Amino acid sequence: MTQPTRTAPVVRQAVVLSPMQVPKASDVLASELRERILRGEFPEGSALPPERELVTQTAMSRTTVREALRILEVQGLVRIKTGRAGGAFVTRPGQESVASSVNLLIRGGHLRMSALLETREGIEPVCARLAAVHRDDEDLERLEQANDAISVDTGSLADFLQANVDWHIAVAVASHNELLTGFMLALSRAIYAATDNQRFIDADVRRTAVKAHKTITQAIRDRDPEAAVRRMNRHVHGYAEAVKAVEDRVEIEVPDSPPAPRQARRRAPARSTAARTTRGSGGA
Amino acid sequence: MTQPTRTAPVVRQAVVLSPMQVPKASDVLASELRERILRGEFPEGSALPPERELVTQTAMSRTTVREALRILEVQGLVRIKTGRAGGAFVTRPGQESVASSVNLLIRGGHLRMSALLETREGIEPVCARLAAVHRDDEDLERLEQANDAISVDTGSLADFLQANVDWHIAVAVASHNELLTGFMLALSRAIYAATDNQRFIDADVRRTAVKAHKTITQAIRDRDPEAAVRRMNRHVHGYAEAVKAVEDRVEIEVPDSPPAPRQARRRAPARSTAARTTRGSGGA
DNA sequence: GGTGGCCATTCGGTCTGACCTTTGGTAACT
DNA sequence: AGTTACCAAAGGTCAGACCGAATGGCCACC
Repeated sequence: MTQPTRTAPVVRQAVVLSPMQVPKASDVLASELRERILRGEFPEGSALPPERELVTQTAMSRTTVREALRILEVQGLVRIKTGRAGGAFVTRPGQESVASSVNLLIRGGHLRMSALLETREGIEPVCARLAAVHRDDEDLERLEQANDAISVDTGSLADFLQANVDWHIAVAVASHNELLTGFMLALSRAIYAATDNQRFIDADVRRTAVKAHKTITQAIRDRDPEAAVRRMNRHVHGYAEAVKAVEDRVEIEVPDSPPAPRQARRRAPARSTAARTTRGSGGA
Repeated sequence: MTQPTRTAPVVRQAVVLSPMQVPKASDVLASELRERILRGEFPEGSALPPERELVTQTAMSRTTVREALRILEVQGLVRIKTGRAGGAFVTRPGQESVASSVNLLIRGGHLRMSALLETREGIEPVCARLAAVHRDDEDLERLEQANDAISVDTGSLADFLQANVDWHIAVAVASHNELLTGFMLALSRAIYAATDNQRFIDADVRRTAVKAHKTITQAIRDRDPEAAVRRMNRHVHGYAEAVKAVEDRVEIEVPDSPPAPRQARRRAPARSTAARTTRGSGGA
């Protein structure tokens, strides 16, 4: 029995309530639209109702509606065009959106270079295997074209690295697996960005890379998955080892400079991968 | 010489200008803030200036500022809290953001189940290898706990699948590689969601899975990468084969229905993974 | 001496209504 | 027939107001 005293200590029934969250209006609308889009209710390329129309339909303010559309845009579900006949056009989220989020994870997480390389060592052989299985003639052409570009001895370091990335991405594309492609896209770019100032890329390294690429391409052409895996494994592993060796040396040379200049240099090559993150059309 | 006729045809100097894009104000601000955050200018957990302050600093309208903050929120770079001491707090984009974008790619891209399985077949062995190398005692405990949960014969199908996913995710976590973990997170959930109504999961299948998990866990415990890879490979491959066999049968049973119901099946289980995509806290 | 109630303050969230810019179409003009 | 000018539709931006939620301080009441 509870104590029969006056002002009995209130026996609080432990009403277990989880924190509870009140979703924002724009989130609600965004979720609703997202579900409908994913459900295929709007065919790809079709336009959502104009903002002002959504306002009347949803009884929300234009601010809210716009915010919702903005969310969907960032998630890569719609592309917004201005002008007459503009509006929010449904679009399939592609590799780019995966790539950009992986990119954020890499850059924001302060991931060690070794983690990147380790991941690539794991994934790229898989890409090579699938490429050997699924490749078509177009893929082959891309591979050869990229490797031709690498072979040019006269190119600058940036050119070499770019062509190198292109080849690796071509392998991923040849796998005909969008998930892996998106992943490799971000990974390659990140490794590229982190490597561009390493001096260890000399003519010798280039030749080795070109040769490795050739044999891997050949395996892919021959539809020989096992060979592709094996060779890619060796190639990527060798690269990782080389980088690791240099990293150790560099770690000692460069004390610790303030972060700012490191960033400034990074956007040098061509398109800054970061600014274009929410917009469409990347580079593959 | 140009023709000296009256009303001489104006020789338009071909001023070659590339298309040029006018970025939106909010995008500019978002990019600026994003770069600063990624550069580590704001330590994690610290708060950005309040909206109204940003308004005065940037000479933009509050609408614009809010849109920019919203973009960063969707990208997982800040978390916005309401109330007095509220504001935009810097946060590291984690696996969740990768998982959610992969999730969108999967659901929006109408990926075939086979592509998912193929990807998993490729990646999960890699996770197993890394797990065998990097695991710590905590990881082991998670693995065993998850597999214990699976072993309970009395559990419902949903329970089994959930515990199954938990185990697989535990392997990814044990790899101590955030990239792979995020990737597998999305992948596992997607496969889970696509599998939940398959009838081929009987007691026999369960026992097989539990046994496989046990041997793999053992390899990880023993820090034996090769064994881990081999066993995981077999396990995942077997699973894929089983699913494929069932899929083929199902494919025949269900003639070819319009895309809508096929999607509807996918969202059956419990929490709709999509609605929670922008908010925090998933399920791992 | 806490406990609870009650502001005031400082945030983000939403709404309103206006105006600007871009873009496509179309009619007038040469 | 080709240009040009203009209009309409749609997104982009802005200013200002008000609402609601969290916090911190203060004070009365057990």
